[in-house]
Amino acid sequence: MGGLSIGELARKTGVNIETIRYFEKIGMLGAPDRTAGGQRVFDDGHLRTLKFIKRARELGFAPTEVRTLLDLGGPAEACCDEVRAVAVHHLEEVRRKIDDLARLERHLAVTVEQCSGGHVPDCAVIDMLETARP
Amino acid sequence: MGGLSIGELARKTGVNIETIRYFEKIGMLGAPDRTAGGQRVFDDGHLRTLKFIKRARELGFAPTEVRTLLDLGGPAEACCDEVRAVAVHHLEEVRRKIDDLARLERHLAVTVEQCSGGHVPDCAVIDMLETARP
DNA sequence: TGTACGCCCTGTAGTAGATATAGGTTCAAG
DNA sequence: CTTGAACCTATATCTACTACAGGGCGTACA
Repeated sequence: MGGLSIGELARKTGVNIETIRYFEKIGMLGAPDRTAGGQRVFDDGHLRTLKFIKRARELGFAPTEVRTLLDLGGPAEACCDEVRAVAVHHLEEVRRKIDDLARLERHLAVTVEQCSGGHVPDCAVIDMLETARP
Repeated sequence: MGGLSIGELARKTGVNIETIRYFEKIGMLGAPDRTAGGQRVFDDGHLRTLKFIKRARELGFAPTEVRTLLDLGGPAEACCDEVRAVAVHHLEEVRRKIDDLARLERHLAVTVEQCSGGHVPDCAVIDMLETARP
């Protein structure tokens, strides 16, 4: 019971079949059993792990971070400070990225505002792009 | 006067030598003159364009957007509505990205807060990662 | 039992956007 | 005229996948 073909696993997780085989190849997902004919048979553990990987990627965790989380026990084991540390580190990066984008947003908004006319020889956007950062 | 070797151009722009050759190969940067021996000789136009490319990439413009900006005249020509349109589109994407990241930031922050202890069997971070998005 | 058809298999190649390497040539200083 | 840094081309590598090609497996139906 509970045996899943690669296609069923793909449908249940929304992960591409090719990507599942890729995850297995790079060791992100454990090698499943095989039928006598050589076809993969996945179990619930694979399903959980694959959902975990997908969710973590959606939340912006880098592939290396996902791997770290999986190595720390992944969806099967208990929480620990290390898992939290990865999440905190990720959170810090997200905040840094937000700050960067906010600065860029203001810069772009002001620039576009200035260049709101038609065909002016002096273009604020081009100026912005030509001005090297100090 | 003003002839630059690829190494000088790299030093002046901070762009990798290999990357400069790559930009030339994909048509992002025009093919420069050559010495009798076949070595590249760049001029001020190349310098301007390369700085422009670098700056635009730093500001988060995608390679295709940079190419569009260059096709619209790049650093040599006058501004026009099209340049502004590219910038506005980019601005919208930046804003969307900021919103996404802000949501993620709150989610992560709350989760990490809940999982602030030691080795608890129920981990908020793991829970978050295991909970599929509706 | 046969056969038809969808699903699955491996292996290779491709993508973007660079970066790195190998093996050979050119330039400029001494 | 020699030395050595900088340069040349072409090919390979990287990440994180995706997309074939050419064949094998499994099951439903007659």
